[in-house]
Amino acid sequence: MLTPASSVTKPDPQDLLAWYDRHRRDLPWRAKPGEVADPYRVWLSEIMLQQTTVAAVRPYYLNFLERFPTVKALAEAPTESVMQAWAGLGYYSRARNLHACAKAVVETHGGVFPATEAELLKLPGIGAYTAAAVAAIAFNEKAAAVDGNVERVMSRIFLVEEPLPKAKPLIRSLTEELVPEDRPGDFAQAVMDLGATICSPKRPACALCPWMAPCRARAEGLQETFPRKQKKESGQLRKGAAFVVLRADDTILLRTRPPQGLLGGMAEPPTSAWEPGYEPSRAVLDAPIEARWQRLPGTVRHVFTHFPLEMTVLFAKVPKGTPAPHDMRWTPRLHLHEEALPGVMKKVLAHALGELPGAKASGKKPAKGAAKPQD
DNA sequence: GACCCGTGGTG
DNA sequence: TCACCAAGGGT
Repeated sequence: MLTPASSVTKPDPQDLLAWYDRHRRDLPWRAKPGEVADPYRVWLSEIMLQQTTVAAVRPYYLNFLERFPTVKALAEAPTESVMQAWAGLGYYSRARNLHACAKAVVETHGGVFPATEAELLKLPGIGAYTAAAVAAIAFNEKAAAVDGNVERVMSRIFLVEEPLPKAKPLIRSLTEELVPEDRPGDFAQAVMDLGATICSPKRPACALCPWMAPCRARAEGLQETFPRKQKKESGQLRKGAAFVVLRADDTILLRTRPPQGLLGGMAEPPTSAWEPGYEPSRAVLDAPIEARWQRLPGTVRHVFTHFPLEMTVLFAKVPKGTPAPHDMRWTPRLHLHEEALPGVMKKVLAHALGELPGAKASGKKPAKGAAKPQD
């Protein structure tokens, strides 16, 4: 069953475009409203902008355009002059591919850029993102240009729990469904502007976002934790679900962890496995007992020595007389403080039940790791 | 799919 | 300080 925080509307591309029309950045390679985009300039800027900031690209782009005004001029230029003009921008294979691409456009396309995503993709230095971006921006093809900005925006809007890069196909399909028929190029640039100025990696300015209402990460207060990313480090974030069951006689379902290993011999409410790829949306499948499970807003976070943990908490009430599953037991709520509950499990129980009666052994601040529910 | 590629900005 | 990140692509 969905919590109220999960019930949000679908993002409307037109809301984003309306925002873009008012707040779009004025960039030298960007056609002004009403102007026709020059494929050469769009392509040149997209190559330069690969993994490179707008501020770094701007002077290089202007200099390039002056020295090589057309794709033909670029194709005919000596390699050394191209490399020289690129010097300082980094990723120098881009410059070689840029030159090779210009020659290919001149020699096999008559000096005219191919107008489709599929054809662009065949050219050197043009990958999935750049092909879609040029097709959309320069040729108004309904192509989904998915770059780091788009991945961040979409993963937040749709609360994509799957980590990158595995989530790329999902994010791509989510993006494709949003690309509007009328302004695919503006849509691509709008999402990127949004990602660059509002939906930033850290401290996103959600209050100013045209998609704040439909954003599921924002609704959960977790916008800064998306996109999830696959990290091979031992410190990789693990996720899981904890199940807090309150029986009608005011007892809580607990179990004791195995004597060896992490938190060995300690008490806990039943939990799922903890793993980087855990999907909280499927947590109910791991529930220890049949009940009407309620997914509580927010999460409980805890840092172990070798990995951080983020727990989703599910809560259920069951009738008096409900038996405890194998290897579990019912503990009176008022006796929880007598259990060997590790800190993370105290956080979980506090998240579901409020502050534990008598559970103030260490002078820790209450539920510090618990994300606050939204207003 | 992992790894490499460059430089500048950021909290 | 330093890890992370920026309109990715090629191998």
